[in-house]
Amino acid sequence: MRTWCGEVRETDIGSSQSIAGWVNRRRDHGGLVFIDLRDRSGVVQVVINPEDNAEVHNTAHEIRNEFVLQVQGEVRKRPEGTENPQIETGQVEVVVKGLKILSECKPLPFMIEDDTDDSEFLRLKHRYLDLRRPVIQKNIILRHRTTKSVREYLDAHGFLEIETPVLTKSTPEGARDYLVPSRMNPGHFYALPQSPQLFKQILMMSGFEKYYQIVKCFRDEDLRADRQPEFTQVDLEMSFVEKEDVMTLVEDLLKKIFKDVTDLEFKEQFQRLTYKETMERFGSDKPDLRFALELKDVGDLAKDSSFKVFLGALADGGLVKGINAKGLAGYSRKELDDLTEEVKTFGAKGLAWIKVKNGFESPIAKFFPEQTLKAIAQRLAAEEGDLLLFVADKGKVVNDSLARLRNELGKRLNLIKNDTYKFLWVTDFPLLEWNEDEGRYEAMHHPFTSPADEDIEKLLSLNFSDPELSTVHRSLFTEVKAKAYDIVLNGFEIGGGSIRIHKKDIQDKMFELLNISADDANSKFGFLLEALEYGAPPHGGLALGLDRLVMILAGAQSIRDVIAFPKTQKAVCPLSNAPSTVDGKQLRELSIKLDVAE
RNA sequence: GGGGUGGUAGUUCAGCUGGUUAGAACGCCGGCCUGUCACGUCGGAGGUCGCGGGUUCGAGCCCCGUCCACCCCGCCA
Repeated sequence: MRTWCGEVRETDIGSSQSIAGWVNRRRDHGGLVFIDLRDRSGVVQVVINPEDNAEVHNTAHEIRNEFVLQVQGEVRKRPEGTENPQIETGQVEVVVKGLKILSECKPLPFMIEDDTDDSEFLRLKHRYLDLRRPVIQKNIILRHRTTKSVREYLDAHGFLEIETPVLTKSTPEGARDYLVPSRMNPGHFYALPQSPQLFKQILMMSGFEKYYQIVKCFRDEDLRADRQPEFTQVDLEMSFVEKEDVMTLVEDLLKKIFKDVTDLEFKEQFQRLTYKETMERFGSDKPDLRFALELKDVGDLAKDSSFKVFLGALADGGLVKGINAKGLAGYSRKELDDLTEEVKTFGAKGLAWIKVKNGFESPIAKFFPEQTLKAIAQRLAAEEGDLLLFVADKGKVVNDSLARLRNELGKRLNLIKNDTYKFLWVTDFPLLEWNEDEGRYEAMHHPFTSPADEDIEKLLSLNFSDPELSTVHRSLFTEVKAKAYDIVLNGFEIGGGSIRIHKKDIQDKMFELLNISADDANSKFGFLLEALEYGAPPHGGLALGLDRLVMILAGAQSIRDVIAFPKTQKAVCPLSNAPSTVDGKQLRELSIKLDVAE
């Protein structure tokens, strides 16, 4: 039996052990040779003494980094003064009796060590080497422990793990689909699922009552540090529940995961905010609550100024909001310009500032009556030495840019403590959202999300095709609340769900409001609509973004660090070189002709 | 589609105002070394300066184009 390298201890002293692993490092003294042998569990020092075994000692000189060795040896206490407290096996060493080189290794493209600044592309190209780094292995193992915890919990609560198709049907709403051509049906395509949404609802209508799946989802959209084209969801759905049931269960599940994986216990209920409140206070529906720095609406006060930028924004129905950058009144022109650049990416035209420094120091102070400045300062709880920052524009621009600024200030002011976790439920999302480009409403969550009970009548009274669709009428659309909820952790949306529509008439109305014709709806979601007519139970669920959750648990900066084989920003896998061209024969079988610019 | 940063030895980087032979560290190869653990020490090899074009007596450096990587916007829940 092989012993784990990292588990050799003083209790093994005197025993003979067989170990195997990779050469983490070789220290060849000419006489004595030391080898740190590494396997998944850790490293142990192996000693080769020429006086013990000349033949083995000769072999030892040939050994290089990342050779794979089989070692037979005796565990010995290290001589006094040579112990290494840095490693877990540092009190002992293995004296070699027999040594076999199982595999050799060419010179490496990069060093196998935790601390790396090698380019990610190179690391992904040789991912099998990169994955040998203990830090990355730790992340992958942590991911395993997370999914194990999920399975234990959901199994204990009566959930059934059921697989859903990967070759499925393209859906018009939501993200761009990955398509797979069908050889048997020329000109027809499968789509890879953006989520198992429709199938899990069908499973509820099939009477399984509690379903879950740890499942790959696919979205052909541009990548980010926290977005990959294929990613994993912990997907779950329950029948005969209201949103409170789902939220309680998921909250409980997350608490168990944290306890199992990080040993942290969360006793209190997770904080909850409505969408409206979180947008007002933080400008975002996924605020990082590890720090305060709340936004304040100062539109009512700005009215009393003669500052055209503020007045103009208000006249156009926009907002003026501010944030208090605590203690940053000393900021230079350059630093203020940097902050301005931050907000400009979201469309803000500028960033107004007031330094609270022997009164008010600001290029815009002259437009404000003294008492208005005081009122603004008071609203932002300003103290001597603070820097007040303002954006005035359309509501969306103001909130997006100040939310970004808030995160930036949180970092600059060192308000974000590592190993702190702040969960937040965001509830009462609007059901619908106006899409400027397409000139129609879209489901904010997805088209199967149930409206809030109290808004159902309002919903049924709405009529998208009303030619008189006035601004007032439009605002009615966005007043309808959904039974949707997101779970946010440290500024990341790690999950979201809803209670679904289980009544045909409401689902029909929903499609009507989304300007999807009955014919269209039938050809795209007909099977779901039909199932709704054969005894559909009320149901709802949620999906957790496993990659993001594990990223946070691992303290990683990118989900690529918690995915064994991730893709680059251009959705390429440098290891396998996917995607690639294919033979003409394959294309002919699929009845596909290419139209690619040279 | 757009903005930003970067691309020089196997790797991470330096390379001044455009100047003649492009450097460092680590790694690699060889010698020496019996208590090291980022071993030490002596020596050595190693370059399509991402790619294409241009300006110039002369380009790693300037200009144009292009490719790739990362971060962000749009997009995506």
